[in-house]
Amino acid sequence: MKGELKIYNTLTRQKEVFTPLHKDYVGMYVCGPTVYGHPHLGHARAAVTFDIVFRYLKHLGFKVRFVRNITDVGHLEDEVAGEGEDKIAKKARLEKLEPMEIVKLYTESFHDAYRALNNLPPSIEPTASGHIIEQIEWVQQILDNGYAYEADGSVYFDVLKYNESHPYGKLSGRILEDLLETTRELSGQDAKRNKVDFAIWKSVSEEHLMQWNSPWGKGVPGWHLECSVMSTKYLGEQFDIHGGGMDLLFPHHECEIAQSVACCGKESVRYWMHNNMITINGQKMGKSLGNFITLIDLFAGTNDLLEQAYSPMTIRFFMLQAHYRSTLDFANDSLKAAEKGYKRLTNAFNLLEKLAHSGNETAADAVEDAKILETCAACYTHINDDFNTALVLADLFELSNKINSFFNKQLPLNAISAATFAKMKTTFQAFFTDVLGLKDEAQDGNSDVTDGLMELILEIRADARTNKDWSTSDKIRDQLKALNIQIKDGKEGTTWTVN
RNA sequence: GGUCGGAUGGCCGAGGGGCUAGGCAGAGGUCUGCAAAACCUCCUACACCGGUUCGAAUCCGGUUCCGACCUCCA
Repeated sequence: MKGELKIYNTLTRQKEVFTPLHKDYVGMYVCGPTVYGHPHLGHARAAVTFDIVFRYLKHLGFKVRFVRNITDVGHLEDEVAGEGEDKIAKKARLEKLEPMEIVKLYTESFHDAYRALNNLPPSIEPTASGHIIEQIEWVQQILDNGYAYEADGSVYFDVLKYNESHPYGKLSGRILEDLLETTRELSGQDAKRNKVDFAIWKSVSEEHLMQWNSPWGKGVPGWHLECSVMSTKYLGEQFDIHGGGMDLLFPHHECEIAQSVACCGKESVRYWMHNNMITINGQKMGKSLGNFITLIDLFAGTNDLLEQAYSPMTIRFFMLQAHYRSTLDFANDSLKAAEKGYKRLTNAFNLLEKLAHSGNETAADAVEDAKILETCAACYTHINDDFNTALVLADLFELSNKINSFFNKQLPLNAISAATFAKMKTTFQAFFTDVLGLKDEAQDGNSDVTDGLMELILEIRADARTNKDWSTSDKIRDQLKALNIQIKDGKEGTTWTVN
């Protein structure tokens, strides 16, 4: 029933049937953020994309270890000779804070945003600074294996040497000769033998706030190294899925492959997955372009580009409406449309809970019954097709129509069999809640007291309506509306929702 | 310049040789004390020019435009 999952593998440029290395277990690593600023919409996209992967694999019954790192060191701002400055250290100097203070502040900001978006926390969240020793060991091993050289206290990966026996560029589709011709010439070139070489250990000057002792002198690990080191440490020399943003494809992931091969003698990743970018006015939203909107601003509506605040679930829904490998353009109108769509779906989700099937074993309407079963199956077909959440949402909307019709008695519940009803209920709920990670955020602040009060108020209003006391009933409705509570009179009594 | 990707109805977005998602907006209708919600119906599009094919938005070639990566980036 659940079928087989196909994943688009960047390495082979095609969808492949997913089979884990070890039966029933899945190892998955995703490149996390560098914590030197608040998370923005782009970070949310990556987080939601791989949260879906994590959730669905779990839904399929796999035992998943999901590792997502926090980069808190070693991320050189630029490679101008001798002046490479660590991002964290730079920000610390600017704000006159300790590096660890910066790391703490933004790590928590990321956690807050991830939680608000209803992303499940990863199984392990390792930091680069916590794995300096392991990284030094890797540098040494790569040196010992002859794929790196030391120069001026730094250690560089020898790409040309590596390429003699292994194709460098296979993941991003690059040819080394082209790279040698086109790679930008950096001013005051450093000790690298070739411009395509990259640092796996970088010496830094005395003044640097963050540095560690190593066999090659004081310095910091090269950025690409941490992911290779931490992924294999927690998932083994070979593991199933490695994810990240498309912008990390080259050079970051390419370097990771080279490092793994150079150190361990084999590639560690089986399925490479990359999510596409969020764009704004057709251009990539990014830190360096400065055209990003932080999630804090989005949730609060505090940014000139925003016409209103957008809730975490609205943003999640917005992203799920597009396929993760397509670019997704930010626009107020799109967010507003997503907000309405999300509310409609959530409403159906809540109504489904209230439906009670009479128990008839045969469907009164065989066509309707078959249609619903078909849609339930389609949810799996679609998520299995490289996580096509857009189509899954379309399926859920289809089911929503039925749920609403049942609830409003526009379609009798006995039209479908008890078994079909049960299937519809479990499928809808499983996809809405467990797989897509959606929830009714309007319920977040509600308590039993609120529910009790609303019950009482609606009872009073029902009495007024029975007595045709329209002024009282309308007064209740209007006043509640002012409190953002929407009253909906139906055949089976009145329901309410918080807007 | 090199490599790769994209152009879909009023808007957002799936899909990807014949069955022509979905959401939002709009029009009409049903229901309703009124309203809201809901349901039903309608609005049927794939940048341009050639080609392949019984048939192309979908495949191939070309053109135009846009973007990504090649430097840190989710």
